[in-house]
Amino acid sequence: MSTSRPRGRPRLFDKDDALTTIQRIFWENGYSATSLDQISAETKINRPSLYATFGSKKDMYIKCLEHFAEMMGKRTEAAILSETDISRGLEKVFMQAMEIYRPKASKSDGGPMGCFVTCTAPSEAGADEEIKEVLKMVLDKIDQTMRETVETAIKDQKVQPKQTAEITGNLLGCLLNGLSLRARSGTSRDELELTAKAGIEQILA
Amino acid sequence: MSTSRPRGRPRLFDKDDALTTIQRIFWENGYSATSLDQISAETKINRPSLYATFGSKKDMYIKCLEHFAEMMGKRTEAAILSETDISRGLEKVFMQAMEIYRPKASKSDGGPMGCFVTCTAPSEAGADEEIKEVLKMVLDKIDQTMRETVETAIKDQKVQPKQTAEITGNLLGCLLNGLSLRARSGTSRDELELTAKAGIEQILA
DNA sequence: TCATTTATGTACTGCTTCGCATAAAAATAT
DNA sequence: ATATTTTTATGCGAAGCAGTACATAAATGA
Repeated sequence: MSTSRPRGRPRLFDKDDALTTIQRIFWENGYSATSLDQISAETKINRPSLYATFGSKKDMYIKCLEHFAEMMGKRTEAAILSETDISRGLEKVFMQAMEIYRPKASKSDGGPMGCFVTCTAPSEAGADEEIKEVLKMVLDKIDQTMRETVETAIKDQKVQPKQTAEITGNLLGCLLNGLSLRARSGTSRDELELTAKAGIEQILA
Repeated sequence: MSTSRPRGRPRLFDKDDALTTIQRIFWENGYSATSLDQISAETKINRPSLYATFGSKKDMYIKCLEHFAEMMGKRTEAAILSETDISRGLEKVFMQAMEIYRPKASKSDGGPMGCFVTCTAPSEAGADEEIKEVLKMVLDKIDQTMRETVETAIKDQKVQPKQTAEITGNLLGCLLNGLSLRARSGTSRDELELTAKAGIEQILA
């Protein structure tokens, strides 16, 4: 046998599929307003199985936050590497973020809008130190990625921003976060994209 | 008699004081994670009295959102009017926002951090249309105030931004929102102020 | 003084919450 | 076949939740 299956009864569900569904529910409703009964019903997984697989409700939520951040990070990296011009690269990063924050088909399917992390974690971060730390890690990661992108562009003499690379990165991060909140509130995709493009241009100048 | 008191038994509590306390509790814990028992205990007002005065839990929360937005709006207007130079005016707006989002005494008293609206409302806005609309109104109001400030400065020939006044206003709004999330996550006051000042300068240039 | 009006306090209802205990089911190892 | 391991299913239980009914208290009007 090439693949040795584990010892006991096999799971009836796919772990990653389940986590994606759980993430979507938290994304729509927020952490506190989501019940395990709801998750159990939508995933069709009994609560004891959920616990055995993902741990407590908070464990689940934090796993979803990290899962989302990792996905966004990979996409961002890929988008930046795919373009040689920094402005184009950043535009691609922001455009694909807007597609996630406010998908064009969002009118019909009514899926979640805005950034999963920045729209749901802050609410809990005021009273929960652990979630607050995850939130800080994610925000810092965004800023750092932006900063590194700017640094590379400076070295390659593609841009000469007035501010330091660190501050320029922070400003790009703030722009992305601001747009994510606006997406959640229902601002149109067109307006988000317009603001994103103008912001990138303005911050890099 | 100059002041004719109302007919029945007078209230034992001050309505505005109570609303401020309720706001603080929602601010710290978010909407869904706050219970009416908690509000009742901290305000020392019985639940029936809370209902009679403020309505349901959601009514209370929306009243708090509007109360907070009104307070911030007045402060912002006052700060802008107090300075003739737009950069100084905006700096004052951002500095006093940072004092609210991340008070310097926050290490000891552990009060709420970040913007009450942008840190708690988005979590609920995904599933609650009414809260989503209030959130949109507040975000639009911020952008509009910024835009008007920029427009006045353009007319007075104080600045000549590359972008339109509307987009410049949106960018300033995004910057403020981004900073509010960072404040919630625990970013230091110094770093917030540094980013704010650099951002204003960069966006107005 | 006595009716009227408003606020308060107690206690309740009906429902939901998270987490777990226990037993049955489905796989592998020997 | 039998023991072992893991997942699944049922359902419990103690606590918490939002909202309200009802009696009491404290004020005014007449």
